[in-house]
Amino acid sequence: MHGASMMAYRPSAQTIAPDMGFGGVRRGQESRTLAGQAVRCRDWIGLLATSGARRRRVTLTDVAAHASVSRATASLVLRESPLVAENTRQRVLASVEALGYVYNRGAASLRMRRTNTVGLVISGLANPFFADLTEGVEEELRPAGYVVLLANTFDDPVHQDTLIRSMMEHQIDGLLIVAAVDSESDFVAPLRDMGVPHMLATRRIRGVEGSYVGPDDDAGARLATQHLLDHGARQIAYFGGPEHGVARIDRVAGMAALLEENTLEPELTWTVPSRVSSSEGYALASKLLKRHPPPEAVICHSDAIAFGLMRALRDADVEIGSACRVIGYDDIEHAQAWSPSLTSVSVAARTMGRRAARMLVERIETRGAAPDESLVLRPSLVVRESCGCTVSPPG
Amino acid sequence: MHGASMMAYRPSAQTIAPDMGFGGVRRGQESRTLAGQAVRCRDWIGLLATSGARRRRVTLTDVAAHASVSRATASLVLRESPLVAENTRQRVLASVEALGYVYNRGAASLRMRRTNTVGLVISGLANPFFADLTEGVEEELRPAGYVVLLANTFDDPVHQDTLIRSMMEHQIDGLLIVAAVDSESDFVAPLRDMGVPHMLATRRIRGVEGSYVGPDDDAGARLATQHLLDHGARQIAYFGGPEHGVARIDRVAGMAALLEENTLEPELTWTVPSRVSSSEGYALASKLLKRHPPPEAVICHSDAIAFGLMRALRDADVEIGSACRVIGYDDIEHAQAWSPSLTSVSVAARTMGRRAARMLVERIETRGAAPDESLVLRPSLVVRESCGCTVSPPG
DNA sequence: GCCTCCCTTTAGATCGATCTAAATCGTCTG
DNA sequence: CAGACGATTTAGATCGATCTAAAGGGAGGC
Repeated sequence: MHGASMMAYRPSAQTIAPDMGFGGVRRGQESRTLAGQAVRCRDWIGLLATSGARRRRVTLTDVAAHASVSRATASLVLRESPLVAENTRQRVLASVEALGYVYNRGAASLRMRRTNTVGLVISGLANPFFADLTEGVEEELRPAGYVVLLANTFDDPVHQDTLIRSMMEHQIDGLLIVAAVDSESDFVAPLRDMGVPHMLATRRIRGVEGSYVGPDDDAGARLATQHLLDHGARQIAYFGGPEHGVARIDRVAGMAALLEENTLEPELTWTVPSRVSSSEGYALASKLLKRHPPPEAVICHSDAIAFGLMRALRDADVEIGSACRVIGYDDIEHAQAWSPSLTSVSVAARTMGRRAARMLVERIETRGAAPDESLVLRPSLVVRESCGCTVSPPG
Repeated sequence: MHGASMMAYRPSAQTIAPDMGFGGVRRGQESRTLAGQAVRCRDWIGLLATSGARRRRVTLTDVAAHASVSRATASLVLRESPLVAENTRQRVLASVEALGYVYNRGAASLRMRRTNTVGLVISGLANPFFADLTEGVEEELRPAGYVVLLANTFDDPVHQDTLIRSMMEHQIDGLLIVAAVDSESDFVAPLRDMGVPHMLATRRIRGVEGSYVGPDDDAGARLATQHLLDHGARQIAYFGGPEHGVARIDRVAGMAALLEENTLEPELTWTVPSRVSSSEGYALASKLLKRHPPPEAVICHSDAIAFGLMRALRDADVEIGSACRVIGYDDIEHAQAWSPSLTSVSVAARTMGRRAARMLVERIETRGAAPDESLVLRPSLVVRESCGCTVSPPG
């Protein structure tokens, strides 16, 4: 196969050698008591009842013994089985409490072949849009009984492959991926091959099939474009965004299509690829402003970029909302506090996270019997001042 | 003990009953082949080699058999033990590749009594400061061989107790906590009792001992205050922040102390508690502006609040940077793109996350032998325009 | 040829839970 | 009173790895 699978089947980088090393001094389970006599760890429990250090963990066997029942019965009690007699149940619960027992999901997972763990591989948490999405995911998974294993790819496809592999080793029940922009088309192959339920969110990757939740970028761009047309703008540009990203491509296409329907052409000069930070937005915008007059209206790839652009416009004494109308994308929290407040296409990151999580859970619980599905969320336009509208201030 | 421990020792809410229910139809491991004959799952492997659905997982035993060695030897190969002969090693690796083996950390964890998993319990990811911190944590833990289990408390102490418990059941090796503002003073008790390495980051909680990494809030406030004094401001106010939060209290104290040393008094009118969003900052500020003239200078509890305040000042036609000087806190990314760009106290969230993670790893790997330590990071002041300075524009 | 010693390999116990299949016990039926 | 039955309980196998303690095998020494 391709590069990634070369080392694909060895335990991933975070290796697994025990920290004592091979052939090193054997630690053993012995220690010396005050009396100077070697005792086995098992004997500690009574001796060091309340001492801080690592005492033997209380297991279900201990609980069972304490309650004078079998381990099987104790297990049934914990899982609230209706099979056990009320009397017995109480006794076991009392022992659980008395011994300070903590359920060991790791052991249970091994037997049950499910970990109640879902992986989230995300391209960058620092982006508020993805942070919101992550909150949504967690919010939805938690009550369903899952815990989130988090990994940040920093938009690096190679790192992403490693992380996906690591997740698989951790036996996640399912994996939610906000893919790195330049992901290979078959980067989910290991998951598919192993039958691990997974789905993509936000970013569609060319060539990757399977379930997906994301925004309708075409519609979002049309929404913004139409609003600008309604304002009488003719020259409309798209500004910023990773060059080969599907999002940018779809949006530019949507914008261009709508303009064409109105016998207009997009301002291609301003369709500039870039990363997504506000500082890069600023740098790029000021460079462009030196060479060209600004277009009548600009749709920005993200709110962050819009912030950078607006700052550049202000520095160049271009009146925002009249001389140049600006619309952002994502509707992050600070959009409303800006001055002028930023009109933005909202795709409800949190909701998207929740939907994606819910779909994934469904796939997990039907054990892959569910057919692939794509959920496309229609964005909405949050109208504020930067497009030239007059609206009541934030709050 | 107290409330939380009442149900403390039962498996946490995300219960553990298998989804087939007790007494339900038994699923069994049987299925029918095309020939209509019942076969045991174990026989599938050859039959369904490439079919998508759940086929039996390849285990180390399979690898060992395929390479004609014992399971023990195969295990040694995976862990890169120098004990195995090169020849054997190659053979095993070939089998690993051939069978598509994936290491099962769950099983290994059970035996090794360590999961290579660290929990991160955080008060709210949507706050960019915490998102940055989280990135830092992940960035540091990953190369050290740990994976992050994430949980968001939304600043709810009760939820926080549940999440900590859940983390313990998942056998995390250590836990990093950005505590909810109103956490009980003994909320880490379960961790301490079980000997789970843990530490607090950012937020110090009254009454909680143990390791901690966080900013020097007193110093941060003094930094900002001194800068404003240097600008000639006399009336200086502190604006926003959760009322009982240690951070706000420390900063107000720092500010007040420095003012006192200069025989000045803080503008207590403006020491207003609030949440941390920009919209609440705006709402609060506009209310205040209707009743009082703004003070000469304001230190805001966060950049978000500063954004809200600045918007309110602008709406009231108060010149920012001269009539009212504004300083934010956290130095989030967008601070520089704002207009005027926001002077802010920087506490380097990402660095803090990294430091915290590193300290935690150290505690884990010394198995709790390390003494408690507190690391206090000195913030710095990033000077921009909102305080009245003239600086070169962003980028 | 026999015994050591080192290098390599391995059988079997173990981690802490769940699950199967069967045992136990009191009650009820014919 | 034997046998069936329903309600509980349990012994023992099992999940997939690691770890211990010991075995196997070849070289070298006497």
